[in-house]
Amino acid sequence: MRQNSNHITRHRDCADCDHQSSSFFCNMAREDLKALSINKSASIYKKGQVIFNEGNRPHGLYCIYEGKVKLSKLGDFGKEQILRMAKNGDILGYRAAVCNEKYYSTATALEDSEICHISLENFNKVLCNSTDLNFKLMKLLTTDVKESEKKILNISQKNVEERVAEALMVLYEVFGMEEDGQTINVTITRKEIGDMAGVTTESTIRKLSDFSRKGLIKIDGRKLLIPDVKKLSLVAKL
Amino acid sequence: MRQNSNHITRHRDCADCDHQSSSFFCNMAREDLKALSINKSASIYKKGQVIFNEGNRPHGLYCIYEGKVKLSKLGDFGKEQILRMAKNGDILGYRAAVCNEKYYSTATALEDSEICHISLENFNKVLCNSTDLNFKLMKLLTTDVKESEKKILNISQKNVEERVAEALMVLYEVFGMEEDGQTINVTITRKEIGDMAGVTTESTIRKLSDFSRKGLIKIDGRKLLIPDVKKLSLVAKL
DNA sequence: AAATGTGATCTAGATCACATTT
DNA sequence: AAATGTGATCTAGATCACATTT
Repeated sequence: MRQNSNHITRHRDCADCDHQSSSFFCNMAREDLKALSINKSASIYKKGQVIFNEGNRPHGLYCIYEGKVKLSKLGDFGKEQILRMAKNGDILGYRAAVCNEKYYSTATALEDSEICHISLENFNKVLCNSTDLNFKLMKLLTTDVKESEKKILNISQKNVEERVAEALMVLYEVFGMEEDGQTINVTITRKEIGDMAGVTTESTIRKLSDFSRKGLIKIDGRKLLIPDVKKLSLVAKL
Repeated sequence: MRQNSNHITRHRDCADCDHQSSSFFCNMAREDLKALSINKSASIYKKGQVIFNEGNRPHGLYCIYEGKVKLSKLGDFGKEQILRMAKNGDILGYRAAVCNEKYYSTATALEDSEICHISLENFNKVLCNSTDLNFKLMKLLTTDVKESEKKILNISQKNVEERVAEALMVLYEVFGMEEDGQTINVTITRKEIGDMAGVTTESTIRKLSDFSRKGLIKIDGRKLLIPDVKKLSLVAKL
């Protein structure tokens, strides 16, 4: 909404990035990282703010410095489907960047996030000269197809219970746990969990209460705890 | 099943391929096509025969010389989901080839098909030296993600009527029409149409009869005619 | 004000069980 | 024998309509 109000923080150099080890760009040649960082800017996006919108022309590639982002798509009338969750070091908008197509999904900050912006020109320049980056990207796309196809099977063949359990597992796998080792490290609404699983908010709420009653999860407002990950993964039929 | 009984027909050179213009490999440098063709073999797969199986290690990359293939995946218990349809000039198994992972889906011939086999070594050799092939592959993967994500939205948000109509539209778009301009150029069972749409065979049959009653399609055994493609696409909400 | 929660009701489409056709 | 077709029945989960909590 208020994209212009982003607070531009500072220049961040990929070559000196704290998240380098776990980032998409990890293990890349220092000169390539330097080249990517020319004209790079980092902006703060407030919780709920849109980073880019489905259907827009790409202005570049994004890399999450610190934060959490959901990638979603709107269906025929207004119903949201969450396609992917992204965290520190993940890149966003690469498909549009690679093929110079419009963004195919919408990226929204799930919490206040600092996100770097790499210009299309820089990215493509490095891409042309780096077999490594090429391969990394190919690998990432391959994983994306695999994940999407898995999701097709899940939504078409699993029931609501399994899908809600799986959504929780995905949150755990992407964002991990807090220090206590059992609180999923993200704050998310019931509607969003439903939007991940392709389930209505009401059914999601009922299923979560149900899981809580069965001791599969604990509910602490918008924080969800998984005392026994293995048990929940069995419910998800993973 | 009887993969060993394939009749190996002849050596086919990509550089002289009749389908070159419409193939994945179209417009590639002649020397790269020559390089791809070294040790290439073309085999006939009978209708129903499996070209490769989910979970197997890739032995190479396939390119359909002449024929029709479905790519599918089995769900938790035995229910098949068709992920993609492929025709002349389409390549198969490239994800496994690129990342050296196991095949993630199963490829089955929908009709007797002649399919070329390119060795992994040759493909990777050309891939390393051809920016063009690299880019083509990246583009293909991007399209795959886009299509898969569209399918997620469709299966999770559209009803059976819309999904069955869409499956017919996909068949039309991939395989085109016969000479009469209205018979979809493929022979396919009701179950397979259902497996494309994530719908039971019974519901698929009922929906097709329904479409036929409404004049949206004509049924001629296992051949389906679409008198007015536009009308059907409206039903599919495309 | 938006998110959560819960009861009541409805229905699309799955499931079951055969008969018929290819 | 496998694919198609059709009636009868069932039910998971959507939809609706509020009340309650954050």
